[in-house]
Amino acid sequence: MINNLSITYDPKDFEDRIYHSWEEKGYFRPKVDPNKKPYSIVLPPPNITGQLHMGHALDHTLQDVLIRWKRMQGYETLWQPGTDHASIATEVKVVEKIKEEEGLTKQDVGREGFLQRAWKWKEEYGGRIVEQMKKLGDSCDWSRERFTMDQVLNDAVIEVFLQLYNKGLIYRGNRIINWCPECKTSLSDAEVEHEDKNGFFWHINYPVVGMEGKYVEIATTRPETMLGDTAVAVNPTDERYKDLIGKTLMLPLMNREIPVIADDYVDSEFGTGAVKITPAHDPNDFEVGLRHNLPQLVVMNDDATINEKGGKYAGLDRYAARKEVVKDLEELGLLVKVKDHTHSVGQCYRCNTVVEPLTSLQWFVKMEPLAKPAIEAVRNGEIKFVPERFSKVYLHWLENIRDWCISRQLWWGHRIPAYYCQDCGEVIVSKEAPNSCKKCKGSSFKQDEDVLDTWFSSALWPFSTLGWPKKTEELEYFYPTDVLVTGYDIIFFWVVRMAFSGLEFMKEVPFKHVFMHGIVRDAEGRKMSKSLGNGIDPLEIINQYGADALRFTLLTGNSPGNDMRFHVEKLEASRNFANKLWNATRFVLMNLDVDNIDRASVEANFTTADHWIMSRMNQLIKEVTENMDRFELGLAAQKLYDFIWSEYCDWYIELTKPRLYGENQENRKTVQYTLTYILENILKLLHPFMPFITEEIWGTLATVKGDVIVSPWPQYNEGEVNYKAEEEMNLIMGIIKSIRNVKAEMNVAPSRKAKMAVLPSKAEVGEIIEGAKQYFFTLANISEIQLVDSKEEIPADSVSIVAEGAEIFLPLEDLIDFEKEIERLEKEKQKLEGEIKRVVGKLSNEGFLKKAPEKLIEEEREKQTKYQQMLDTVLERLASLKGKA
RNA sequence: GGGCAAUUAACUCAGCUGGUAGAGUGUCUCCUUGACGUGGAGGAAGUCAGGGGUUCGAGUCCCUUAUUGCCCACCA
Repeated sequence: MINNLSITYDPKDFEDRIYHSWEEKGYFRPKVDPNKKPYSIVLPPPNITGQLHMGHALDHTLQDVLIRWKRMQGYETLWQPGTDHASIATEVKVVEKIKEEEGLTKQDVGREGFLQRAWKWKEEYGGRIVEQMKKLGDSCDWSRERFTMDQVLNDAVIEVFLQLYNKGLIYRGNRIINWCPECKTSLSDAEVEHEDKNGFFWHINYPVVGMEGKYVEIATTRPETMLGDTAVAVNPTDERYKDLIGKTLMLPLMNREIPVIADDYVDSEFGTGAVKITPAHDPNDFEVGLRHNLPQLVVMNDDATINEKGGKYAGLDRYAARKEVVKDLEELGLLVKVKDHTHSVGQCYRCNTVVEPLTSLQWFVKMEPLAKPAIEAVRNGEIKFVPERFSKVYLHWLENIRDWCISRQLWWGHRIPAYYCQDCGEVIVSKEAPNSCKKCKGSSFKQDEDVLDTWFSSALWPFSTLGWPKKTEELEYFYPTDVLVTGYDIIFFWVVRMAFSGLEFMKEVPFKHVFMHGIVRDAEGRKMSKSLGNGIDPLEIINQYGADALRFTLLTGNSPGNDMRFHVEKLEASRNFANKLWNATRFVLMNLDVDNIDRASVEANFTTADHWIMSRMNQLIKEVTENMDRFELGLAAQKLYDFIWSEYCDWYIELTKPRLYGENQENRKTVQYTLTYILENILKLLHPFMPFITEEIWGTLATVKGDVIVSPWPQYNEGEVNYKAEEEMNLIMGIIKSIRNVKAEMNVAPSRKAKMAVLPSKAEVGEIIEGAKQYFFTLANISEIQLVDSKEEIPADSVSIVAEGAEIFLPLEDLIDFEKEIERLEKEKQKLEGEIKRVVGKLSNEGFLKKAPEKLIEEEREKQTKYQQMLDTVLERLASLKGKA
């Protein structure tokens, strides 16, 4: 069965068909097979709100390459897919939709109504991205697709919460948190983005009680928070304020008395050396407040307007209040000065609203005990980052970690399993609502209104998707996963949290490697974003260029962990590469007239060219595999590109033509064998990178069985490596190139046939050239080759080429331009002189001779004689030409 | 204030453990050769950011400076 391929490569013809056939045949579904080694990757679950973007395309391509490669290597490979409920992101979208379609708010529809609509939203849109992933070729086990709010995963979340709570690692407390007034929820530290902004430093005088005319000058960037001041702090060693410690100040505007306290936290050098303390609205002040037992006065509502504690400013938005406060202080003559000041402002990572630090009753995870093993796992190499440098980022974060605020004032997510006794207020943490209060025996309970941080559930992803807390056989078999592939922007949110969760609940790291990639930027290097409108839709690209071209583009030309720019030109190059392979296959198919050729029947007939390509093939197998082992996927892809295009297509295929078109059937058969053999191996090696085209082409080969996706990864065979054949071919190819080059430089039409005389300085070189004469005829347009043993026999008006071990003459008679030829040889001379100078320099260096490896010195010596000989030939030739010109 | 990248041909980027600088695109010249013009052949193009150092030998290791970008940080 020999199929024909269409003249032009059009991925649309087959990509979907191929994908469906893979799926139908169940190739993506591993079995738990104790006789085989497992290899597993969990997909970073995309948000259900998301559409596939270039970031996913890159992330998924890397994973798919690894999975396909390992599958071919014979592992039971699981690529575990799924989606994330993305608490805030989804809630915002659903709220928008309700407003748009029904004109109602979240409160209008109520919790139940809201959740109903959110689930409906999930059913409708949550699957979009999965369909898009299939277009890319992702070979996930879709039968195991999970969602972070599935029953099983939900059970895992509750179980984790209970265990941590019972261990005292989850607690509820009134602590300072980041509050987003827009999303109206608390945020973890990781969810706050800091940005330097221009602002002001307001210097304000606080009058000292009982000392008329005496003030303490403080400086602040957020004057409105003074409404909640409960002290002013100075450094205990600060001479300026020593006498005031313990005295009382009158808080302006509020007319409340507050103490002057001493605390090391205050830097005397900074500002005025006196700091207003607002424990309820600043993380540092909070700490100071705890140390000095200061009251916490929250002066804001959840929408960042001033509350009733803010006196006359109640009801004003925080920024309006700021203006008023400043204005009033000025009127009172208490505003000393205003200075420009840039400071970092925290913003919500979802809506960019400036976050307000405030104290609030929330749930927290105590981080220190959990962080320790996670730090250790990276230090001792159980978890390895690729590239290694990211382990620093990871460690630094964990070493300075603070407790994790996990409660969110949202509805979409895992509801906190805490119940409050309506009679005595007792908190009971349990899977289900309790029947009676263990303290007062009351029977009326209310569940905590809050849900958990969305990252709480994703932290469990590597084991919750495998069925934990049940001890499933999949969990046993596939955990820990082999590698986590994700962007460096998600280390804190996710990588860190999976690491400590895995270690806490599975007592084992969740992954052995963390393979980090960067961001896909637009052609100008800007981040792709909705607001800039510079996003490139992978689906459109796939539609236009094919998934294989997109994948190849994302894989090549960048190194792990670095950002990359997306250029259409590169995409075209990838597509052209696919087209090249497509047409090379067409060539092979066209010239194939026997279905199955036994290697033993042709091997004796192998020529140098055959040995050469076999040798190169095997070295390619070795190198590509080694690159893959080191996660150097881009290098591997680049090597495949070079081999296929330059060595297989440009040279080998051309070299086979004389034999293929010749009369000798044995030669034909031999070449047919090698052509297909190499092609098969190419398809295998390239399959992880370009799965569709390789599978499509594979299907047209009569020599293979089954599908390339499950074919065994090629094995390096040292016996096929043949350096002699490589050297000979390099010589032949080098001379052919020189002939072409000479013709081009002498303005001789390439099609013009030329005779060629060879004067070998080494006998074997003459034999090699003689043996390869067919190649010179077809690839260099030589009409006749004559071996000579002296210059006498060579026509005077010849162009000469100096090769290693031989001088080649092309009598071009009428066409020869002596001036030009001299010029060309002068260049040649200069080049050789340069080389000799370098080699001689090295060899006359005593240090080099003493310390460099023997092998290298030997090589340099050989080069010296070689170049010297070539130079002599060139000089001789020049002398004789100059005599004529 | 710390930390991390990047700086290589006109452009975008590779370059593993130190041993004569590579690719793609662009550019120039030529080619309707029976796989492919989404092609073929040939060419030009780089004091590897600057300065030190280690070494027989540095794009590659160390120090330093500059520029750019990113991350982290409670200096009000």
